[in-house]
Formats: sequence, C-alpha cells, structure tokens
Amino acid sequence: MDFKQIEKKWQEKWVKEKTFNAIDFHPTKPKYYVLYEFCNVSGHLHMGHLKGTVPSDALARYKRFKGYNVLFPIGGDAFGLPAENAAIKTGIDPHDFVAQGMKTITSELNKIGLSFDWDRTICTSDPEYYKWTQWIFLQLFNHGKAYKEKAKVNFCPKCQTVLSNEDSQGGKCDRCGSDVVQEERQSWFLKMREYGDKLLQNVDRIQMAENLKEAQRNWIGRSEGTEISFDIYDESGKKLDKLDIYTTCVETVYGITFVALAPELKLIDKLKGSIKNWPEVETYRKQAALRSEFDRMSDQKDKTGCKLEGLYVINPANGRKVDIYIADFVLAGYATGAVMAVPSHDQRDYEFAQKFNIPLVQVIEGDTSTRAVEKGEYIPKNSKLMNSAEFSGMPAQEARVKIAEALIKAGVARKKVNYKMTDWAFNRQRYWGEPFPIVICPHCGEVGLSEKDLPLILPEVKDYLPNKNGDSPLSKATEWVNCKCPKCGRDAKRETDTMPNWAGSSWYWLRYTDPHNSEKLADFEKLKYWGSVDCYTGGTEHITRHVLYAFFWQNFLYEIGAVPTRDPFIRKMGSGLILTSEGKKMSKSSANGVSPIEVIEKYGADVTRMHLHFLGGYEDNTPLTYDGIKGITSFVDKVWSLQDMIKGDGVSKEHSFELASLNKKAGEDYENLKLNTAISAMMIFVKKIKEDGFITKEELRQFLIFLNPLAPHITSEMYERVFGGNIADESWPEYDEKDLVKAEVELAIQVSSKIITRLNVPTSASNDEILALAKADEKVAAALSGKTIVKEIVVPGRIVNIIAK
RNA sequence: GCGAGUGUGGCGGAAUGGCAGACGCACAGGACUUAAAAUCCUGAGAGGGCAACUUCGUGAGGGUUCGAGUCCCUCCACUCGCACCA
Repeated sequence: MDFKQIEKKWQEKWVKEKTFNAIDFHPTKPKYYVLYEFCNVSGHLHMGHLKGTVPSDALARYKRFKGYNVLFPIGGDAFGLPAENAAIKTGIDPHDFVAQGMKTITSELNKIGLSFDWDRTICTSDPEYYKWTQWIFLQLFNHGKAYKEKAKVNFCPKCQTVLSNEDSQGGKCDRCGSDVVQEERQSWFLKMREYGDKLLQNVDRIQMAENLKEAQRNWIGRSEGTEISFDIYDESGKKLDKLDIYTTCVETVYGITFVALAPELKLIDKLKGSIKNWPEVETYRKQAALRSEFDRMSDQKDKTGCKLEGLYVINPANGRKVDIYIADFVLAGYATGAVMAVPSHDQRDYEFAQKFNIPLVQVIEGDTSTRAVEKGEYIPKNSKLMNSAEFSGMPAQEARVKIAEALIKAGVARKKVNYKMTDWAFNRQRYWGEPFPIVICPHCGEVGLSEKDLPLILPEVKDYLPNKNGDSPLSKATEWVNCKCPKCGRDAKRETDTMPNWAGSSWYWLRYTDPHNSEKLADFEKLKYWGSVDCYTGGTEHITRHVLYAFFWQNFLYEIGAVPTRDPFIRKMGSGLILTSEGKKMSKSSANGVSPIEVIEKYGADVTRMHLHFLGGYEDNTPLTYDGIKGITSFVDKVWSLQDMIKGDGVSKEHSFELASLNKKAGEDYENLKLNTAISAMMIFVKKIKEDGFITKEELRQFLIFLNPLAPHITSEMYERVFGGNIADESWPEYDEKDLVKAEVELAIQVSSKIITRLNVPTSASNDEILALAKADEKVAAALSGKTIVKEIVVPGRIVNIIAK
C-alpha cells in the first residue's frame, strides 16, 4: 500500500470537488456546527493542532454520515505581534508575511486530512473581515460600551504596548514574558465588567469540563457584599468627606480598628490640607507607585503603610473614631480601593495591626491570640458574635444578614456586587492591528466614523517600530492621521492606537456562516440557521481570555439585535497538551517540538492521526512517544488486507453482533470525542474478522464507514476499489437492537459475593430460570449445602449473587 | 492560602455500583528462517503451589452496600487555575 500516493490523491480530490462544503439552508438536513479554534498564521503546524483538529474532524465526518449538514470551517488569526515582529526583524511587509503564512498553515493542515469547507476560509487582517471588527467596535462605542480614559493600565516595556488584564496573567506579558508594569495612560476600555453576570450565565449554560468553568468563574470573581459609607473628620471634628468601603464580612463591623486606603486613591489628594504628616504620606505614595501591582502582590508577608495624621473616620455601626492608613496591600482597582480593617478576623489586617501596634477588637468567638479567626473558620462553625452591641451572642450567619439590614435601614450602607474582572483595556500601541474607526476632534472629542466609511484601511508605513514616547507607529503616517471631524468638519486626527489581537477572534465564528457578506457581519437568517456552535474545540489556555471575550461580544451583539442568541457555543472541549516523552510541555517553537509534517511523511496521516489519539483522551495531557506506533501501523495493514478476505454479501450471523456493537460504540465515541476507545473497538472487530478468516461485502462497507472518521484516506481508497464511488456520499448504517444481544451470555455466579463459577445461560432466560440453572450447578450446590438462602440477586447479563448463611 | 481536577500493571490507558487491568506498547516462550528482520501463535497484575487452586490487589484509612476503581467522610500526593479581591 502506498499511503503517500493515496493520501495525496484524496486530499486533492476533497479540495477540488468541494466534498465537505456546507450548504446554507439545507432543505432537509439538520445543521451541525463543528468549530476548531482558528490558527495563528505566523507559525507552522505543530502537534497541538493535530491533537486539537483530528477529533473535531472525526466528529464532523461522523455527523455528515448521520445525515447532518455540517459546517466545519477554518481560518487564520493574523493581526498581532508575531506578524509584526517578523516584519521588524526581516523587513517583510506584514501583509505579505500573513499571505504567505495563510498558504503555509492551510496546506499543512490539509496534510492531516481535515474535512474543512475551504470556501469559507477567513483571515482577520483582510479588510473585508476587519471592516466588521471595526463595525462591532463602532456599535460598542455608539452604545456607550467603549470609552477612553486616563487610567492605570498594564504596560509591557519590551513590546511597548498597553495590555489587558487577561494578557498580563501572573504579571507577565502574554507575548514576550517580560514583567508588566503599571502606567497611567489614555486608554480605550470596553465595559466588560458590566457583563459579569451575563458571562456567568454563559458559563452555567455551556457544556464544558468543571475545572474550566471554575477557572472562568474565578476570573470573573463575583462577590456579594455590603458597601458602607464612613464620614471623614479632621482633628477639630469637622466633617470633610465620605469614604465608601466594600466588605463581604459585614458581621465583623464592630471589630474595625482602622481603615486602609490604596495609596493611589484620588481622595487622598482632596484631603491633603488636613493631613498633618503630608511629606511622609507623599514619600510613601511615591514608593508605592514605583512598585508594580504585581510586585506588591508577590510580597504578601511584608506589610507596609503610613498613617494619615489629623484625620479619622466614624464607624457608623458604633460611632467610634477609627484611624486611617494608606497601605499598598489595598488595591486601587478593586471595589472602592478602601478596606475596613478587622485584625481579629482578617489575617492581612492582623499582620498590619501587629506591625503598626494597632489594637484588636474581637467580635466573633475563637482563638485570636496568634492569628485571625477568618470567615472560612467562623462561618462553617457558625460561631457567636461578641462585643457587637445588640448583635452579641447571635450566630455569625444570622448576624451577617441582620447587621447588613440594620446599616441599610440607617441609610449608611447598601448591598453591592463586585467583580475581580476589570473592563477590557482595548488599545495597543502597535502597527499590525485593526485601526479604531474613531476620530479625535479638539472640539467634539472622540467621534465615531460613519458606517459607510468602513473599513478604515490600515495605512502602509515604512517603519513598524513603536515610538519611544509610547505612541503607535500609525502616528507617523501623518497623511492618514490628519482628517476632518465627521461631526463638525474641522481639522481633527485619527486615533492612532490599534485594537488588540483578540479583537478579530471575538466574533469570527459568526462570520463563517456568511463569510463574503459585504452588507452585514453576517446575514441574520444564516446566523439563525447555523445557530450556536455545537462543538467548539481548542486549547485550554484561551479559557479566561478568548472564550470570555467571545461571550462578551456575543451578548452585546445579541442585545443590539445583530445575532439571534446569547450563547456562541453549546459545548466547548478543551484540548489537552502534548507533552514530551519526559512529561514536559511541548512548545511550538523550542527544540522539543516535533514537526507533525515529518511524522505524517514517515508514517502517513491516517496512522499519525490514530496514533496520537490512541495515547489518551481529548482533554488529557498526553506524553508523546512513538513506542506504540507499531500497533497502529499493523492495524492499518490488517485493515488494508480485509479487501482480500471478502466472501459473500449481507451481514453474516457470525458477525452481526460484533458489527452492531461496533456501530453503537463508534457512534458514541465520536460524539464524545473519545477516539482512543473508538480505535480500540475497531481493533477488536478486525481481530475477530481475522480469526474467522472472512468478511462479507456488506460488513466491509459498514466497517469502512465506521473507521472513516479516524482514517479517512485508507477507507476512501478501499471503498472506491471495492464499491466504486466516494465513501463521503454514504450514510451511517442502521443496526438492529436485537443484534446487540447474543443468544447466550456468560454470567458470573456468586455465593455470598464470592465467585463460585461461570455459566452460559440463554439471554432470554427469566431471573427464576437463571437462579434454577445456577443452583443446579455442582459447585454452587456444594457452596450452598447446609446453608440457608437469605437473598438472591440477579443482574441480567452480568452476575448472580446468592446470599446464604 | 482558596478553588477545581486527577491518582488503576513495567508504560500509554479501559471499565452505565456487577467477573478490575479492555486495546496497544514493551517483555517472555514458540512457529517460519541458514540467520536476523518482518509476520503468525501462546503466555503474563503481584505472591504461594507440580497441579486443580489459593491469598493479596485500583494513593492511605474509615463508611454505605449482597457487591465499591466507581458513592460518602478523613487524610496524602500530583496537575491546573486564581492568589493581599477586602
């Protein structure tokens, strides 16, 4: 068998004949939408692609056999740093780099034998595509969901650009791994935090592994609590201002012994005149500003801070005076940037209080002599309150509700929900991205372009390097930058930052439904027809980034009536990692990454597909070795040899059970992306055929269909040789339920839960008949002699257990 | 620290509460061969026994059940996510 020639033949045929093109509004077939995360066009095919694409390809092929109109598209994610860095390094125009990259990656993907609809291929840096990315931004802007503001943002000094929180996880730049710093900058934000609850509902509805859902919920970080207002006074008792503080532990409000503010809080500047030790405060604030938020978070042990002399607040619960500190353990970006400190019941406050000799007031029972008794301890125990006026003696869980009610009734507090997730910092000071459809007018401020002026084409520049002063390279394209204000017509300038690389990927699954539409991002009826993605596969590293962005944009587009549903995806399967044989993560670029193309050339695509997925489940991390590949190679050889064993037609009585079982098992496994057990089932079937020495024509036809989603090339070739025509035109065979049942089954017979013997009994036998047969057996009779039967259990097809004393 | 997930032979891994270790690799023995490779057949969780057989076995300990890898509780280990989030 010349697998190279066979694979090439079929891959070319599928593309040329458009075998797997999806049909809009198919008159009879139901739709099924399978999506694999589109590829970055800057690189080559890597093992991760093979791990991720093959099960979705198998699912797509299976669903087509089952009579579905399957949409299984692919495209390229092209904007962003890889193309731009290549441009800077080699001088190649990013447009050319991307065009070449698309060709490379698609031709490499094709070598795996994937059944894509190539006519729907899109590329995010294509103006026909990014026109609609800009259009969506414009809608966000027009609906008040995008705003520009001077704020502290994450900034990567090496990439010279602003980053979102999602791109700065762990304080490292997602692209280059440099430490991210916090800088005050004019930045674009999308109001993602406003969508917190809606995103959580998307998380609840999607079918996805629990650990991934938890990661998303964690990232969104919703908490319910109480916001309490504290009045601020100076030494003379004059009320100066009000301080809002958010807490999730309102039951500890009587234990407040100080409050702490984030050093960068603007309120501190307002109070400057009344702060007696201003120089000291100022020094501390400068120190804190020098440390990035990530530095501050990483050294949790060492608490620093500075008292605001001459000021105090009144605890509205008990009227007590409370000192004010600024401390860098308090984060400006979360809630109000101020905490009510209860050292007895919060470990951070406890450590701070120790360092600054602040007294403790214990308000909930427990041992606070060496550490705080925290929520996690007193809530499950429901410990009683103390030192809390009329709430003393009340269990903590009840006090939580009652104290909040009392403060709300008194008008000093309200219920509040907070999120850790922040608004999405949406601008980058880089060249290779979508230009904002925004004009900055000295008179009108930020003005959106008219929809008819889209796409706003990214201008050609010679110098792709970011400016040292932090401006985007586009600022140098003066002819492009200078324009007229669409509102007042006077001189204005375009926004010169570009969108982040996540912009184009936040809606691309919608475009596949109608990729060439020049009037709309996609026709509404087509969006309705294709609906949510039925099964979305791809890496887990995008769970707290791309997938959340996808939820966000889809919700927004739904609300403005551009798409028919709030859920982009019905099911999301997170692909496991390919590990080296030592169990280390295999990286795309480094030396331990093996090119799948080499493996495919050596063993063939069918063998490579099956080998990789025989190693483990879709969501498992699999260490890659070639030790076992021999088993797959010899399996494929055996399959090939089946064409020399054909005898008769129809389904033989020798094989009807095995064929029906395989039918059922393979179908379930494809549906669940469990290729490893599907392969195992195929092997068991072939083993049986080899034993019997024959296969009928009909059995072979069915078997080829069952195996086709795993090994599309060899099965297509064999089908054509034996039956003529294309196996892709076949449909999944039906099986008769009664073929799943053998005439006889072997049952394990237990006496008092211990296996005594095994008996073959007719499947049709009733429980009583089975018991009678069992008791008639010599060994069973011996085991039962002299004992009284207490209980008899028959599990049909499995086991008989006779309990005797 | 918090949360989630996972622990099964020499290895990758199977098992709707019902015969643990499917399938494959590696291993051992045999057939074919001058020989090797390839191929085919056979064996095999561990311990004991010539044998029929028997004891122990799914991270550890307890529990529920006629029956637990699977369900419940406690603990341990590993992986991932978040991490001074008030």
